Amino acid sequence: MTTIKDIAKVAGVSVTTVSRALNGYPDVSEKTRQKIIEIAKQLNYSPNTLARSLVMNKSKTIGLLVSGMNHSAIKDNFTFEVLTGINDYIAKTDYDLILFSTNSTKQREKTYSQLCRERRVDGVILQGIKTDDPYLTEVVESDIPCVLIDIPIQSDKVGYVTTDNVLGAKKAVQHLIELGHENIAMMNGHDYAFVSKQRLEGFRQAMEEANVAINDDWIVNGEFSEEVAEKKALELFSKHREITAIFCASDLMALGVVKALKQMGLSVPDDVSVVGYDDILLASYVSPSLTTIAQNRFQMGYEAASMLVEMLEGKEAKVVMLRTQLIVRESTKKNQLLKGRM
Amino acid sequence: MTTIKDIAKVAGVSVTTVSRALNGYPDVSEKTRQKIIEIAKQLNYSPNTLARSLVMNKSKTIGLLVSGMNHSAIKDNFTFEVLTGINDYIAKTDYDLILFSTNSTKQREKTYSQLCRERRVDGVILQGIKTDDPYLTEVVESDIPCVLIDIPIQSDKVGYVTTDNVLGAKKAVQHLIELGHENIAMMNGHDYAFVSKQRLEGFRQAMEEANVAINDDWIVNGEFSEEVAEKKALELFSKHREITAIFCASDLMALGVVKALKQMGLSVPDDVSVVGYDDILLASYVSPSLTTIAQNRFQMGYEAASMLVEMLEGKEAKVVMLRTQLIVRESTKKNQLLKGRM
DNA sequence: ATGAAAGCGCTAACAG
DNA sequence: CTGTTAGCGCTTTCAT
Repeated sequence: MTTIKDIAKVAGVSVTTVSRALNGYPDVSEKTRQKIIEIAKQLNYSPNTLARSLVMNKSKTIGLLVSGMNHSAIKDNFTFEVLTGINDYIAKTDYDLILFSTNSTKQREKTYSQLCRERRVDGVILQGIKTDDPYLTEVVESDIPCVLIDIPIQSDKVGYVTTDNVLGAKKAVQHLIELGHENIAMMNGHDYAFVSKQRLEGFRQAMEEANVAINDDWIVNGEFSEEVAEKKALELFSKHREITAIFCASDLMALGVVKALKQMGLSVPDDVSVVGYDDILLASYVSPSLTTIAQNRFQMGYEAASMLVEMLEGKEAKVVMLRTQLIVRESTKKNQLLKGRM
Repeated sequence: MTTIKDIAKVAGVSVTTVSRALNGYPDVSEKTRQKIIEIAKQLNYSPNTLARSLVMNKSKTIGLLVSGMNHSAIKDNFTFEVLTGINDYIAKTDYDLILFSTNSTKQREKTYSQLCRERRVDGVILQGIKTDDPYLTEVVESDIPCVLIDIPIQSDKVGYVTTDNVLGAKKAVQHLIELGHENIAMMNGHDYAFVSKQRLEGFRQAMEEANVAINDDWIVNGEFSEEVAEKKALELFSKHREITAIFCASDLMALGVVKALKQMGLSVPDDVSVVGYDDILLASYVSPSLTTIAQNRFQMGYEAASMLVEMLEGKEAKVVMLRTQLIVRESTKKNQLLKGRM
């Protein structure tokens, strides 16, 4: 493998000059530069980034720490879409992405900063980790520039990008209220997700502002899983037939809820209206198609990558909050019980 | 940042001893080892893999070169599922994945081996590149261990994993023939994909073996795109109403074909039977659900990663061919025109 | 405009 | 069992 030493030898100059010529420094005569470039090409030279990184103390790599790249995450390709956005931005820069292959067992062996320092990544993008993950405290304590996705934690070196989950959830619930629903349930994710807390907050705000009573028994956790949500919905609706609408913190769970309802012989949306969250691909294909809150996952990744690269160039960590959009489809309908009244 | 030098100083030994102790060499007394490990922990030491890679001349990283990580690839998350499989295997090893962020413009600037040598990757997994991609010839010429996905090219350092596309397509078409169809069309991908060639071959074999006439005008290319397939199907079926069945080289294209047929007022499967290929998530959710050939994309990634790591440990490059499975759903049905006869 | 020399953090003969 | 020495390929003072 060719090194600058080889080039130097052939060109009859020192390695210093080769290095400077190849890196475009001005203090080398145009003639020598051309000669060196020519020789480099002939010798099929590629710089060794490892050596360069070692001496420059920066690697031009960005670490990607995602939890949610597993077999079960395929239906809801949140992770992939974010990744696509990240990749799209990074492709325009001279950084490369290194995907930390950490499964949960491995994660416990190595700390966050160990992971990052070993590979000497310049910055990190974190996605999909839970609120109780020990990595989270490390992120803030460490001085490695980091951008979080959907995790509202900020510090000097840590920024984040998210959507307005409170407002998003609020829009969803307001939609149900406007349709005349008053007995509204919520299928939330789990207690270890920031988005769950925020979407619950949005649910509460919408209900309170409209003076609709909140029944805490009607708020259950579906673990962001289609199957769990189905089971929980079965329980919920068999106990409380009076519920006419339900807001789900993810489309996947909404799918589970619809399944449960169908099993019970209830019609969506005639008997129960269902709103999801995410606007996953399936949402528009299933029957009935899902009313939902859309968020642009591609953009989330893109913005995260963009912010991180800016931070690496000296800019401040910041917060980016993206818009959501209510998409009305077939799974919601006017409250049938109120038909006479309205 | 702590280095082995710091540890050596504190422990009162040489860096060599530290290196050996930390790397588990046997030729260091248990007492010194324990002391060194203890100090390393206290000093919060992480090894610098860059330095290690430089001297050892291997980086413990695997390059991932995928074309198809873009916004449009979200419906058909082939890429993501393969990636998940790769990640799943790699997570069990001490390798990390580096995602080469190359868009098509950037790709033309740097050659394949430049890309790999710069980052000094130990091996590469390649996915989704076309048959006419200049990278392909480079892969074979280069001596970097490489595993291809769905590209049947083999050499000393190059293996591949794929599914039996000929047989897969054959099964699909035989299914249609068994249902009594004789006027069978094919919506293929494009000429620059190996799988297209193979699936076409399977189509031909099934037809010939059953003595069903092949009409070359009924074989069209949909570019693996839902939209293009829809357009092409519109043309095809308006010219040739006699076609009663069509085999599509991807589910996405099958979706487009179904759309076209619906637009023309034709029913699937009553008027036309449609078979897809891939068994993407949507296949079972759309209406009518899609009869298709399933392939295990997760496993493809997993096997590819596994093969590459084995090669890096000295084993031979090989070929892995995975099974496919015919999944019969609602989009295919007995040929109605033959009802009287059969 | 160019070169000599030092050093990034680590491993690997070799010698003792 | 341990230390000395050299060197991986590159950048960067500091001279000249």
